Amino acid sequence: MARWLVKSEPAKYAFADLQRDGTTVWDGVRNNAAALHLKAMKVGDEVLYYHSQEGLAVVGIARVTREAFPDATDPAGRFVAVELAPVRPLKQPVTLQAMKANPALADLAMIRQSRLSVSPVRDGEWAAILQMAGD
DNA sequence: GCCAACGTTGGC
DNA sequence: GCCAACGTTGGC
Repeated sequence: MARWLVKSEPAKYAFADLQRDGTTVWDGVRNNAAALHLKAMKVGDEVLYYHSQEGLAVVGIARVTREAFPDATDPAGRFVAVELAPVRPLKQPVTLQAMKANPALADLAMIRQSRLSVSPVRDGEWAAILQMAGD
């Protein structure tokens, strides 16, 4: 099972919104590298949910409930979307600052390429982040 | 609000 | 097909 990290601006769609909605279509990704990651997602894959712009922290865990399908919001039909459902919030948010300070996360894709909105998380990185969250 | 990173567009 | 200009994202 693969693991991922997605970013969302909480003012637009926060983890609490996902909890309220039960599932959401993760569309609007218009970046090829991010789209490749979306296409690689499988049902059951786990996803860290990161708040960008405000909060600047991983706040919860979500799960892939539907694999890549055409993004209805893309008129050109080139990009894909997936469907996500909430799993649980982290006990404590893990801030970007804390992640940057952890040598175990030096290679984390979202740190190395900060603008990537969907990125892979390795097993060791996943474990490190959950440990920091007290989970 | 600024700026760095980086992807995309368009002229040549 | 190159590359400069431009737009967007996201941290600070």
